[in-house]
Amino acid sequence: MSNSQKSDASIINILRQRGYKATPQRIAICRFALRSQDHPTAQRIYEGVRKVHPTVSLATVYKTLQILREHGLIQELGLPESQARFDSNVEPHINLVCLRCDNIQDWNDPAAREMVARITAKAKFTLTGQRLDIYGICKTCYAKAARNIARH
Amino acid sequence: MSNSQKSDASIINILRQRGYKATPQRIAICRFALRSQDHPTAQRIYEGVRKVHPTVSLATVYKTLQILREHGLIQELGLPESQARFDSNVEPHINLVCLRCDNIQDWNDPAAREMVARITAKAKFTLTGQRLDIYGICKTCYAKAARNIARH
DNA sequence: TTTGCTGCAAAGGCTTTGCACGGAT
DNA sequence: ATCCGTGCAAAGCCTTTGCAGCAAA
Repeated sequence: MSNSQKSDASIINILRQRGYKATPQRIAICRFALRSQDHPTAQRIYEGVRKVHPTVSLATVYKTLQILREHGLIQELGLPESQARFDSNVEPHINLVCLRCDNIQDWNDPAAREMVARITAKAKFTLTGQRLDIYGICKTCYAKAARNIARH
Repeated sequence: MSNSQKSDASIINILRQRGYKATPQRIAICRFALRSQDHPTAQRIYEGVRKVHPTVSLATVYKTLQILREHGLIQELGLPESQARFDSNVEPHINLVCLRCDNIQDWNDPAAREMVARITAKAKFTLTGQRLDIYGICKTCYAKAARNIARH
């Protein structure tokens, strides 16, 4: 089951199986973090969860994200001059990071997984995770910029 | 010319061509950052440069690293729960990041460049850079751990 | 009932900024 | 001579930590 499809029941199981109490705050934070497709920041997760739990604190958000990260359920993506973003897709995939609009689009390509497997085997490297980012300008932003240039 | 082979003269040219003054501090910082193969932190660059320029400040190191980054001469690698590290190799390559010893080994593989080119073309994404990290335990650390287990 | 979690506030750590002096051009 | 850069200190920002009250098991 991919993270984005996890039900509340399975979220509760994930927490309890690992010895954590399934509090309403944690469930809400996990729900938001695991189901997000848009690689939110901790701040955005906090704002989203606060709509359901108005008294939740940013500290609890960070603590819960750390649990998810330590158990390999999310990945933290640190980017220069911006807050860390959290990716609920921990399978090998490419992040297309637009430097203009800050969107991060997942791109699945079997070659990515094959390349990672081949290189780790050759380097005798014990794989625990990977992060494959491509930086640049996305199709939409590029088209917008082209229109602006044409207009002037 | 790869960054690691840049002479002092070419470092001075790089700075002047971009409108920056070639001060001794900047030259020393660029030299250290561009020639390092081991992905140092800002702190380690500071310590290295201080051996030559004892009065250099960490602020100047950060300011110079920002110049190099803005001009695409180095890449900043943000990693969870650790300081940012700076990579003087901005060509498409794989970073083998050992979570045990914190070493980062560059791995060149033509498939990496091909994959990046193919995906950006298909996604109509205007490429400016990439970052391909593989996380895990390096050969050396794995062997060490295996020896320790065998001994007990 | 016990244990661990929450929320607040404060601390922490890395990085950036403001400013006056000094050096590069 | 001008202007930019340096170094210091202070501020900023994101993230983590300590702790007392409280909720989950």
